[in-house]
Amino acid sequence: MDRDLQAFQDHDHSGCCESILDTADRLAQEKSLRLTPVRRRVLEILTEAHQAMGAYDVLDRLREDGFGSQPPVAYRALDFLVEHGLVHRIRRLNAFVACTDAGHDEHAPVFLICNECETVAELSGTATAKALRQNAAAIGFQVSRMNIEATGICPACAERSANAD
Amino acid sequence: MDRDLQAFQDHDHSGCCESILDTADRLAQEKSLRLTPVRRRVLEILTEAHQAMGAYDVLDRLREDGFGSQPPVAYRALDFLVEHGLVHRIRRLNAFVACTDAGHDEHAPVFLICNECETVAELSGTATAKALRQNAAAIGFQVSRMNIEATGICPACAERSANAD
DNA sequence: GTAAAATATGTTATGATATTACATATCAAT
DNA sequence: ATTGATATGTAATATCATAACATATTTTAC
Repeated sequence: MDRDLQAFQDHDHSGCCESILDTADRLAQEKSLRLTPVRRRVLEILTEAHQAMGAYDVLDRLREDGFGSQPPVAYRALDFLVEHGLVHRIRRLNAFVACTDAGHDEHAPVFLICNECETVAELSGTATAKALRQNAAAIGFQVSRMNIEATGICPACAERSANAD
Repeated sequence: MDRDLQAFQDHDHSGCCESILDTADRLAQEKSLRLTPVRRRVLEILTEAHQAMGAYDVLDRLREDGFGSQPPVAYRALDFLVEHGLVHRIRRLNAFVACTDAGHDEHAPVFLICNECETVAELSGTATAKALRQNAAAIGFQVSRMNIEATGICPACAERSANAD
């Protein structure tokens, strides 16, 4: 199955979860990141949710699990995970998603956000990211971070509404 | 002068302001937009500021000018201007900038945000925006809006810190 | 192994950003 | 001039995020 399309289609999500957490554990080993219980649990929550979640939604889940219940608990774990590329922040939604393709340096994904179903797809290694680096370099701007997001209608929702006619 | 570089360099800003407001007035005529006093004033404020401003900063200015003093006054005017492509929202900064290239349909600029001086440059008609449309189209995603932002160091600040060594 | 330093977690409090709901005023079309 | 649509104003509140500080845990150096 086309990896990029996956987000908008039914798929083996439990496998998908396992692989994200396995990758995180492996990276934590390799780079000696301190993937502590709260941090790992936040990644788990986002991975299982399989969609973008606000920091306060994550916090609610942490509270249920007996972790701290104040905003900094969630924000700090999220910041750590974002910092290390395990989670992405979707500015458009003030929300966070588990990275589906962690472990690459200079990882600069594109996010496609469906206005209908609110699913967020992550595209890795796109021509878009390359082009952005080039456009910036052309005027001597040194890029450190990119946020590339588009909203619109995903193929699944487009089809659904076509069938409704 | 390279138009894209302009934001990071000294330039005739008063001319730059006039042209933005003139374009806005012309577009308002052509498309019969209701560029009311508050709305025009907000565009003026952003244009003169020549940098990204938060909604509450804009609101402070409006209050001084005798307009309403509550958040919706600013947000509504900003929403209108964004809707009609006269202002852009910089998600990364929770802020707004006057568009330097209004009046084009499907205008999808790239924003380069300097971490040092906080200047925001708007690049129009980039390969990046085209690439994003294509990346999306390739998986059947119909784009309605894009947010393409990068943070980093602008050429002026890079030079300044090079000289400091 | 233990002390010191660094890092992580937890709390309270507050700040910053944004929207809802509703009243009043202005504009546009007949 | 009346009516319907649009815009402006307000109060109240919702949502998102951080600062400041105390405590606990982990790492490092000895």
